[in-house]
Amino acid sequence: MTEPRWLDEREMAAWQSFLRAGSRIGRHLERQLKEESGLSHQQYEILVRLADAPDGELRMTELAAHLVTSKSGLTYQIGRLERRGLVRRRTCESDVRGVHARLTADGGRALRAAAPGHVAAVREALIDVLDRGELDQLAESLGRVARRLEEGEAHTGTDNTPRR
Amino acid sequence: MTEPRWLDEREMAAWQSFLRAGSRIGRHLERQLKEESGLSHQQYEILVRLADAPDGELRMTELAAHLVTSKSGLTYQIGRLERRGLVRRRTCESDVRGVHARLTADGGRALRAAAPGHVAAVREALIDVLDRGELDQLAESLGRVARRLEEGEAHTGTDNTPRR
DNA sequence: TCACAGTCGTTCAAATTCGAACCACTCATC
DNA sequence: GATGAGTGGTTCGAATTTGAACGACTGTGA
Repeated sequence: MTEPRWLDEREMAAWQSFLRAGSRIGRHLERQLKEESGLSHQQYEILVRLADAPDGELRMTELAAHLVTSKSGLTYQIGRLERRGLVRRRTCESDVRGVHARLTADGGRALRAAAPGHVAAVREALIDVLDRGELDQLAESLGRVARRLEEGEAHTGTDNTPRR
Repeated sequence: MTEPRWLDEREMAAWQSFLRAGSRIGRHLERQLKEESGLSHQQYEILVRLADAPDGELRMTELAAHLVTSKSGLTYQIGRLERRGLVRRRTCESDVRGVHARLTADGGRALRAAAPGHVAAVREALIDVLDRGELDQLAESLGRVARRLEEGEAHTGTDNTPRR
């Protein structure tokens, strides 16, 4: 194997900033949500996806594709949310294997209650720290990064791989 | 409470890209490291910090400040690495409470063995997807974001708060 | 219509993570 | 030098995460 192309100083700076920002923001949001709404960020995202879904419900697999969990992780979290009455499970009529998850009225309320604080935290941590141009640039750059990886995930053996 | 300032479309795009890129890259690296080197990203970072340390060793607290774990998480991972002989612990002579962590020869070898593949993965996932200008912009923007949050963490009750 | 490869979601055990409680110690003050 | 607030790291239990294995089912092609 030939000598690898190490990161030069500027590349390293970008990488480190990305890493640090990612983890700090993650912590920031996690704490805020847990404290003010008793939800994990993971759970909040699930509720959002369900609320945004066209029919108000989603198949487990679709849900997992949007989120960052493994299939089993999703099962766990949905179970948790169901126990709290925020989400309900329903077997899919066209495919008995399938399961629809749907927001309950309580779930909707919980989401509406949590949203303002969460958005404020996102603003505080990221959005309001950057100007318009920086935001657009970020969306453009990281959007490309995310898209590439999502495509590439199709053929790996990971548990919850979308495999579209 | 007044109506919160929701995110407009462009802000949302930036936020979503950031989230997705972060988690996808995390998974990407985690998998690559685990497969090719048997290390978690967390562990890899620990080894890097120790290797870069001026005296080849660091206090647990210093280490925790750089990384993203809680104090207890660090104790756990260092224990793990120690069991594998990659790291050694030594009580600090100036302060009996303190503990120095230091890379062993094996640890150095493990790091050198893991580094090329890891760097390649970072390039593939992030660095080589962006051009020079984008990289600099990213470093600038997210650097600011990270710095702000790190400052703000000083007075929160989190476990491993750096508290400098 | 009969395999049969692939899909869906769950279950399982193992690994990791976190915060709170804790113990031993240090340091500034009295 | 005693005292008390604060630090540094570990330990503990609970929550979460993951991949592998599983059981049930689907859809396709012979």
